[in-house]
Amino acid sequence: MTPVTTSTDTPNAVLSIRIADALRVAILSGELSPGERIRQEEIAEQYGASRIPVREALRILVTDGLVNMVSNSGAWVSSLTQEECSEHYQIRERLEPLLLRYSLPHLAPASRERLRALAEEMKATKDIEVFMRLDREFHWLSYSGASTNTLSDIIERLWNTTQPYRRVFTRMVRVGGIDATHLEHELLVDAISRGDSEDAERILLGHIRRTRIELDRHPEVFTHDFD
Amino acid sequence: MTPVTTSTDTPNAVLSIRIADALRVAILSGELSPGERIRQEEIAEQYGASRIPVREALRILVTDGLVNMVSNSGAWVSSLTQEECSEHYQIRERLEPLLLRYSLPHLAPASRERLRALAEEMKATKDIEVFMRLDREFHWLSYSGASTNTLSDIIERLWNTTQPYRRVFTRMVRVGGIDATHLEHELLVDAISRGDSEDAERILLGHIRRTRIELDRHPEVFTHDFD
DNA sequence: GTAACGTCAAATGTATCCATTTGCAAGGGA
DNA sequence: TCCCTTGCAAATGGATACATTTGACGTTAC
Repeated sequence: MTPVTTSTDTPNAVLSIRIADALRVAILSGELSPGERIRQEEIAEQYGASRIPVREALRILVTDGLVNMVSNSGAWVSSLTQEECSEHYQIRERLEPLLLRYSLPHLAPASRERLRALAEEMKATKDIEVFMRLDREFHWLSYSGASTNTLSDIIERLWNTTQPYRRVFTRMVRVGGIDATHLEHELLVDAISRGDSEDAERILLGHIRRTRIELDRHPEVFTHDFD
Repeated sequence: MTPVTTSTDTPNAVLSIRIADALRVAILSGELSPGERIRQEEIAEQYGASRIPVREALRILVTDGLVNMVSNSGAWVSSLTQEECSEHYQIRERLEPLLLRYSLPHLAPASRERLRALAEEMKATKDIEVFMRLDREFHWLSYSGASTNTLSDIIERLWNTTQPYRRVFTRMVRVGGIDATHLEHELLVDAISRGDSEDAERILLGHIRRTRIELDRHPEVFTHDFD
């Protein structure tokens, strides 16, 4: 998303990018919660830097959709209303099948095998954080054949902004009862293995749509008090 | 897109936002061309400011998709390859019908009348800049009933990043021969007037798709030398 | 003649200091 | 008691000055 550098380890990148990466991890891991205020001075002190690179970092995160900034007021971790979250999912319903279509013809056999393995691992685990990490790896591996820029970026933003709510949802609602998800993953792996774009697109759309509809039925996810 | 302030006139907004607005206008009007380098110092001098707000402005424009920045190297007006442009249009094909669906139920009768008038004006004009302005007003008016945030922002970005190429395309290829466009606009106005979401979605998809396919057949648009 | 190295200039990145804005709280008046 | 006004403190916005990086040009060695 950001230039050259990967987000996991950026030992000697430009300071503003390193700070952005660290904050991104903090937000996605749940360490920083939606709606939480981010004070420039505080972050600057925390990383032993001045406020300038912190401000740049915050603007980078605005680009990622993870932070909101208001002039002369401050910055907050992005938060979504239930309606906005539903909107994000509807966008994903329309875009992710397209990304999968771009990717599918270029997926190596090894990737298809790995997809099957990931689906199995997800069935096995009980740990929510592990599940979320595997789920993310699964879907992004299925998209890894695509050489798109904009499309991948948009979808990554949507994954990121909805992640805190997906976490709460999984924790509160789905505890133990995610059978349909596993079935859909299996169907997806099959369609991908067969190279059947059309079928894969349809399954993926349904997969996302079902989650959206389930989320629509649980407003408590959005009134949940993070911390 | 940016907080509170509108982009057309922001007399007393924060400096970085004013600079961003000015640069955005310069890019969209064609004054700055894709691939053109943007030097911080130059812009700073031009607006009588220091480089700090210029950098913030550039980051805002990165969010808008209008500028690319590379660490320790510089900033350039975004440019698209033919493949990327096609990608942007494919995203629009999937998303704009959704936005129209959000908007349609809340469009006032006055807006529907105005849409019809705009379609007529477009048929009448020969001036490309006028046509582009009317076309933009037309489509965005059709979306004005939607109270979405993310979806509108994504689509606006896609309109913005493709605008330079749309301009060249209209100038080089479509001179005089845009009958199908006018017919589709009329069909769209009709479907909207009837409140027929499904039909409107289908027409809009075809409208965008046809332009994409036509663009795909004209690589010279992307080798065109801007200046 | 070519390739590799070193130096230098131009542009970006960062820190420090000061200006401006905002929001809250205390005080006074109706 | 409520509301409006005023003033102060905290946080953000911006300017100047300095550090760092990059790429290009010229030199030198092979």
